[in-house]
Amino acid sequence: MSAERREFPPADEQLRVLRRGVVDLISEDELRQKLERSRDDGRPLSVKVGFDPTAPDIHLGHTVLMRKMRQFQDLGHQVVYVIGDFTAAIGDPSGRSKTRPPLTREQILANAETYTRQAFMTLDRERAVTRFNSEWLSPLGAEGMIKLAAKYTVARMLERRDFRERFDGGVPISVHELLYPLAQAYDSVALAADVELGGTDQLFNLNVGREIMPDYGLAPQVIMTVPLLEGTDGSDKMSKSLGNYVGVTDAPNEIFGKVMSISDTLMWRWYELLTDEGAEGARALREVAERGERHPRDLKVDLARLLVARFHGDAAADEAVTHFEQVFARKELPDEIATVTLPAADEPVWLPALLKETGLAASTSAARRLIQGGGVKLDGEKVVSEEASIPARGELLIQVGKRHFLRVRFG
RNA sequence: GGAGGGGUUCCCGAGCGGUCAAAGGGAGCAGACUGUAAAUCUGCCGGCCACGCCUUCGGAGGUUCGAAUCCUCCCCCCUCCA
Repeated sequence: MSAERREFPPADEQLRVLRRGVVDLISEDELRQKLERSRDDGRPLSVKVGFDPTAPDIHLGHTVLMRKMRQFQDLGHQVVYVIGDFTAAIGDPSGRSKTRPPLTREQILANAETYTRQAFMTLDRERAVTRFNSEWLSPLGAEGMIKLAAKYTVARMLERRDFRERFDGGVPISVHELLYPLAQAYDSVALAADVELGGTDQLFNLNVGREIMPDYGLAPQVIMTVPLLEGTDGSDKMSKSLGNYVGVTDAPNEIFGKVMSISDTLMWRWYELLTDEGAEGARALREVAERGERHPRDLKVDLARLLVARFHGDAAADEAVTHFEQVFARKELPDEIATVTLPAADEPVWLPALLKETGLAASTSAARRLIQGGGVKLDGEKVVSEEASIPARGELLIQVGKRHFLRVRFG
């Protein structure tokens, strides 16, 4: 953070950009004032955002928020990226119906490392500071924690829906979980944050920070929330544990394929939240499709291509398009098929055992079922008998389902 | 501290001495249909070269020809009272 003066666009101009796609903004007036003051002083706003390093991979859902952070950066402001190493030991109860298992120190640090690296695929490294919240939360000690806890009441804590529902539903809530929002709130105090961003599920936590800051002699932070992105299944929010996510480090074909498999309804939503189209642009595209001017599939290809290009570049995106057309639209074989070499033998190999060995099926039982269901092809021929055996020599192309190809060479 | 309810396969949830590898739903996988869409429909959904055997119903013992189901102890959760 340098002391040099910076130039900022007029507050209203900044506001116009920042407000876009935001669900909660508390409050717009306060934000305008902060923007004006920062412009007068030539000092960037400190925009805080916290990440719980529990699941190490960043997915498209996170990028909705990161793109908003990026906008602040592009306007000249400073993002403070808080790695919740301390709070990870508590486990954020947000949106949870169960207590989270705590992580070990090593896991947390390893996750934080991966997280940060992936975050900077979207964020501007130059205008970001990474901090670990154990820096100020650990020294707080039991005494400080108790003082902090004294600033809030149980009744207020239970206003929060996650807690309320668990409480009413007879699902356990551990006392330490009540400390999570307070710890996160204290991050804002320690950093004297001007603004804190989060997903809509963070509204409660963000508000706690806002509320306790004046107790510590600070101006309350402005809070902004962005929508939660629905995962590939189209219903739940995107999350790694639900397996409905598209990771930013997923392979190009992987990203492309996952995007193509989402429903049309979801596609408009993704256009809105993940691209520069915004709500109006997404609506316009939908109308174009509804009028039959463009096939929804093509619009989905555009979206998939754009997202692959964002994380892997244009060349990779073009290849992904080609690959997709080839394998799925024309049902041809992909260019690249993994090959495994197994020792040749005189005895034929029992197919289910081979599928298990090559990882194409989890067990021989599962392999049998796949064969029974008609999902296994050898050199393009559907296998009819689960007792099928094949000579353990030469080369063989195995296909399981629509997507799994493997060349097996015996030699 | 007292009284009561409960822990079942990935998740929810039935079962309450044999007919239980355990209903139903969800998720997942495969097939059909398609735009690899989505929705829908069908099948599968513990393991094992397998019409039989093995391992599962919080944990450890026990009763019984036979237990997820009964008994004992332990662990964990919830509700009400204090």
